[in-house]
Amino acid sequence: MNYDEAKHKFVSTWGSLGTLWGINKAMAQIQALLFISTEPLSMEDIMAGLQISRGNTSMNLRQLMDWGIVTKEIIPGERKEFFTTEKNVQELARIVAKERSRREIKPVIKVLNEVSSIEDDGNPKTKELIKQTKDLHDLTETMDALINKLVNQKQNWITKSLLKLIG
Amino acid sequence: MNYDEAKHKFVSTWGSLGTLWGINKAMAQIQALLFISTEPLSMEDIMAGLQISRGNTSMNLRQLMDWGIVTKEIIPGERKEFFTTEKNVQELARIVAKERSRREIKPVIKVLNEVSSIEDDGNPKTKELIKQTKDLHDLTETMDALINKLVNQKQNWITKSLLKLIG
DNA sequence: TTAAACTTTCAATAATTATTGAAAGTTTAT
DNA sequence: ATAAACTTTCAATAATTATTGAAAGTTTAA
Repeated sequence: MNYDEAKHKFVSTWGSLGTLWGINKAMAQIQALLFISTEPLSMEDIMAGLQISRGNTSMNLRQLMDWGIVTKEIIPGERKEFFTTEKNVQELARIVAKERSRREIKPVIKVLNEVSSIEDDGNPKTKELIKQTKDLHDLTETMDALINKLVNQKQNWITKSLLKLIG
Repeated sequence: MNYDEAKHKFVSTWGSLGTLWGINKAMAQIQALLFISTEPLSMEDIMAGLQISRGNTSMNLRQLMDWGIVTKEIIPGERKEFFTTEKNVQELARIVAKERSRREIKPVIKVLNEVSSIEDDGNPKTKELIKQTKDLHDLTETMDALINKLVNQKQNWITKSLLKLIG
C-alpha cells in the first residue's frame, strides 16, 4: 500500500465511521484530511481532495468549527481562509466526548427524568414504566458522569484510567 | 403527564436516540416498547403499539435478536411467538457495548493498523500519515480495552468504575 | 467606490436508508 | 396430506438526509 492508497483508505474509513462519533460523512472526511495534512488547507484544497462541492465544504467546515474540532488559520499574504484540526488525539477525543454529552446525553437524561417522574396511579403498567425509566435515567446519568470524569483528566486520560481500573 | 403520554414520550425519544447506540429508529422503538411492558409481546402487539408494518416488525425483531437484546418466548398454548427484552439496564448496556466493540471498533482498529503500517519513504506527508494514524490506532485500541474492562465487571460495573476513578 | 476574490446560503436534486405489503415460506393441528 | 395460523423475504415505494450550484453576501485592495 503506497501513500495515496493509504490516505484514501484512511479518509474513507474515517468518513463512513462518522456515525460512530455522531457526525456525517463529509464532516468526518474533511476532518480526516486535515488530520493527516502537514499544513493548513484552503477550501479549494478540501474540495479538490475530497471531490465535493463548495457549498458542502463550507457547511461542513462550519459544523466542525461549531464542534471546536477545526479552526480557521490566518496565513499572512493570503486572501483565502485556511483550516486546521486539533492534531492531538487525546484532546480530540475529549472534545468529541464533551460535545456528545452536551448535545445528546444531557437532553436524554432530561426526558428520562420527566417520564420517570409521573404520578404512580397504582397500575402495574405505570409502576413498570416508572421503574424501568428510572433505572435508565440513573444509568445514563452515571455513565455521563463517568465520561466527564474520564475526559477531565487532561493528560493521558485514557491510559491513566485504564491503569486505575486494572489495578 | 399521564401513562399514555409518558409511554409515548419514552418510546419516541428512545427511538430517535437509536443512532446514539448505533441502531435504527424502529429497532430502538421496539426495544423501548418491550422494555416497559409487563409481559411478553407478540408481533401483532408490536405492530399495533408502534403502528408499523408486519415486515418492518419482523426484520427489526430479528436484528434485535442478532444483537442479543431480545429473545423469543414460548408461551404454552399459544401459536404466536412472543418477545421479551433484557430488562436489567446494566446487562443491556454490557450487551450493547460488547456488540459495538465487535461490529465497529475492532474493524476500525484493523484499518488503522494497516494504514499506519505502510512503508516510510522519507516523505514528510508519509511520515505525518503514519504518525497520526498510529496515534489514532493506539487511542482506539486503548479505549476499546477500557470499554471491555468496564463492561466485564458484571455486577454494578458502572457505579463501581466511577468510584474507582473518583477515589 | 468599485471590482475582484472569496464565502455563505438555500432551494432544487440526488443518494441513501427505512418501510410497506403481498407472495412465498414454515409450522402445527387434525 | 391439507389447511389454517403464523413468519419471513424482498421488490417497490416512501421518507429522510446529504449534496450541489448558482445567487447573494462579505471582505479586501486599490
